[in-house]
Amino acid sequence: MRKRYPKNLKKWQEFWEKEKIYKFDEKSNKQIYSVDTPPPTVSGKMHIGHLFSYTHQDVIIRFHRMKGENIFYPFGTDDNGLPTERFVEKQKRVKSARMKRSAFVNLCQQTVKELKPKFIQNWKDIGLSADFDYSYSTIDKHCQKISQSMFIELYNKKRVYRKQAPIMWCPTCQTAIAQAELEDRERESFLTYVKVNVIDTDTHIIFATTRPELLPACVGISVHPTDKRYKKLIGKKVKMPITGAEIAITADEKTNKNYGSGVVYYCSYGGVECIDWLARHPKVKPINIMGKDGKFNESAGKYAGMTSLQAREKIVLDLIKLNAITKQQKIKHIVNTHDRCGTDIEFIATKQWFIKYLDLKQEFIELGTKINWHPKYMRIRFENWVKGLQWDWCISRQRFFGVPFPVWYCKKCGKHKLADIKNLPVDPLKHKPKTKCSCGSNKFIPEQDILDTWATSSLTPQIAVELLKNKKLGKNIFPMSLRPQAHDIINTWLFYALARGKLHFNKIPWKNILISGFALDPKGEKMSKSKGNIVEPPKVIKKYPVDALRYWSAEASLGRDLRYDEEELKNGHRLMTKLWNASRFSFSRLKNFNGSKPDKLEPLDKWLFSKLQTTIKNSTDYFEKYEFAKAKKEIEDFFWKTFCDNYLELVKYRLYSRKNKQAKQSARYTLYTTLFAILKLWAPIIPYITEEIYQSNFRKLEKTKSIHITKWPEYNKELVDKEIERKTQTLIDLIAIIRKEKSNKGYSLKKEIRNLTISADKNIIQSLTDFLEDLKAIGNISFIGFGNFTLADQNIITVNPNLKVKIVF
RNA sequence: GGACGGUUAGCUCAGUUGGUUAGAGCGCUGCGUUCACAUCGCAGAGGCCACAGGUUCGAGUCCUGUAUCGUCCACCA
Repeated sequence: MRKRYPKNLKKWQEFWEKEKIYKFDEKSNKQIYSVDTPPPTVSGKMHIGHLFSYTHQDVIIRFHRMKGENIFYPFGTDDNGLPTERFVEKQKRVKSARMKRSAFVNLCQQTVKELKPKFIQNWKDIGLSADFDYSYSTIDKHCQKISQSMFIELYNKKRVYRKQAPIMWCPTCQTAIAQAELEDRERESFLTYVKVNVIDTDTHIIFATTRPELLPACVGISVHPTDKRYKKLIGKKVKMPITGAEIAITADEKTNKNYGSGVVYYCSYGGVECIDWLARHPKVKPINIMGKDGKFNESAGKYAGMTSLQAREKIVLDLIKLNAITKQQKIKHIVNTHDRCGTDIEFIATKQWFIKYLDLKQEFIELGTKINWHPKYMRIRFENWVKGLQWDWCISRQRFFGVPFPVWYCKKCGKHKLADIKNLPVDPLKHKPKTKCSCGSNKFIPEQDILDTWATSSLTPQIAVELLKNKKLGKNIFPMSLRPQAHDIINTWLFYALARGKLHFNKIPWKNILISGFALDPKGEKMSKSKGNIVEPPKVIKKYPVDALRYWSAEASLGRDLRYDEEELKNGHRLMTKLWNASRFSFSRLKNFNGSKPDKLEPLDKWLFSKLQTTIKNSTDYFEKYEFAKAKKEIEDFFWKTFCDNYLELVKYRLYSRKNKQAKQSARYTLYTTLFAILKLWAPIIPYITEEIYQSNFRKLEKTKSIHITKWPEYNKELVDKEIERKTQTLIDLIAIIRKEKSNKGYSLKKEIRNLTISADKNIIQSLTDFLEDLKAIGNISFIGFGNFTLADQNIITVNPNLKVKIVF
């Protein structure tokens, strides 16, 4: 009777949870393998990319668990800061700016709470073998406490500072952002050429700009010192149209003679280059015309209240009226936008908190070399990023739902007042400092800003370790064994965490980094909401088993992107069916098997054991090197080709036989042992079906509760028998020839061969004598003879130079 | 402009340190099975290994350059 394997998603999940199969044992002495699991953001849905990269880590972790290591695999969620706020605003159709802060924060908390159980269930469904008893949320008290105390530590180390400075600002989100949050976008724009008169001369000068609206903030004009066109004008002043401001023409080597007109005008905070220019011209006082809301302020004169775009239009018109525009050239250029909302960033001067780390760039790079990167080349991406850093890390955000700064400011003297570590976590908006300011005052102004989410999530190694009840153990766990993540957050999560490791402990946070690629759509394009090509695993799981999805995920080489096409899931599905059926067949021939070893193994059984050892060795080595895709291929080849196509077919007659008890016993033992090993090898990749097969067949004899905590198959060198492998290969070659001959003649593979004559050299005949019974059975051969052929003989088939056969049907 | 990675069969991908006729799965074409296999097995067709040079007795594999795709970074106002 045909039978399909059962899909028992819930059943096994509940079993694993109830039996605590993935429990971390704080009391054990076993070697610990610890994982700094990426906390997914609770805003939004799980997508196929999550499944992809989380499967990678889970496969590796399941392997280590079966090797007998004590797995510390906590699970956290990231649920605060801008992404969460934006999600809540959208979901609940509110605007944080129009609400009372406390009401909005409550709404965020409530929304996250509602959403979380279902969200986490998605991760359980994909078979993640994390220990959910060790859970955290980046907004919970535990994380707040760590985040705040680490902030205080850096403050005391003089690694954080607060400063009025031009900072990248998102007018939409109305908050400061960090370099890592920038995203490039291409924009079509105009390069506007503006003519201005040079005072005390009858000449003029033309500068080119993409941002004419910043004219009211213009503080300088530069040309290259060697530019012949303008050399004589250096030191003179120009009179700006509209504002009438008098601006000096300066020489600046950074000016490119060949771009535009070779003249640049600098407007306070128009962009990075303006800030650089200001830094080189310290005597020049910037004019800040951009307000926090992205609109011009009073300093912009009659353009106050306008956005950049509105002002641009207006100013260009005004300049045209004054006949000050000589031409407008259409160009495409790249602008920096905020990665969360796509708004063009602005620079404004505000007070922000920074972590000082630019001086440590070289140290970060060195620290990076102490970690094992899988794949290796991903380290270079990290280095590139570090080398390109040009700002200290701005960690304050003018948002609402997040970890507060544990800071107040003295009303009287303005000094910073930090919370006492033992009182953490604190919310300065709700709590007051326990002691007076050093100036004697007890009146304080609370810090309103919240910490950048990365400032907290960069501490996940500490957050995870401090979940342990046994505090001593924590020291052994840090640095953690593994940081798994995708390549898109090397610049953020990975870099920041490594930076924190340096700043706080002068240590690497993890020994290994596993970088996954992306799941792309069938066309090879990145999945995104705007393209509408996002795939949600919960929906796919309704159609295909989770194991098929995991099987697909494990196909990807380290760090490589993989196209997702639902068609590809059929491969995994097929494998599962095959595994299920091979097991079903095996156990139909293993009734009353009691595990006893035969006195001696038949040659074919020795061969299978020998081949199995190679598979175990290779796949184990690959898993050790985090190369799960190669391990998978190794296992699959052995299972499908060696075990199913060859061994099972060859052993059937022995399993059915009633005559030779010894040979049958050898077959039964080999079948049981090998299939069990195969199942274990597959377990990290396809945990559901392997558990199903284990429980319904092996559990009777094996004591272990779950296949996922059985012992990983061990390579046994003594079972390797190259001689028998060589001999058996001859048999397999011969069988292939027989099958081919039958196929060519259009016969059934079961067609009887009346006489098979073999002509071969002595060694080969020797090899084959061990397998004559096997050969007869699989080829349905009545008689096998040996002899030499003469030239007169017909229908001679050459298997290889040393082996020829003649088949008579 | 810089860095990294890719470019191998119609499709998705393997190809270890350079070594004989380049592999798998899907798809396609035959044939055979339906008493493990809502299938499976066997056989077959299909590749100038992106392109051009070079090193070598020998290059998909190493070097140089070009093209192209992807990602990240930097950009000129």
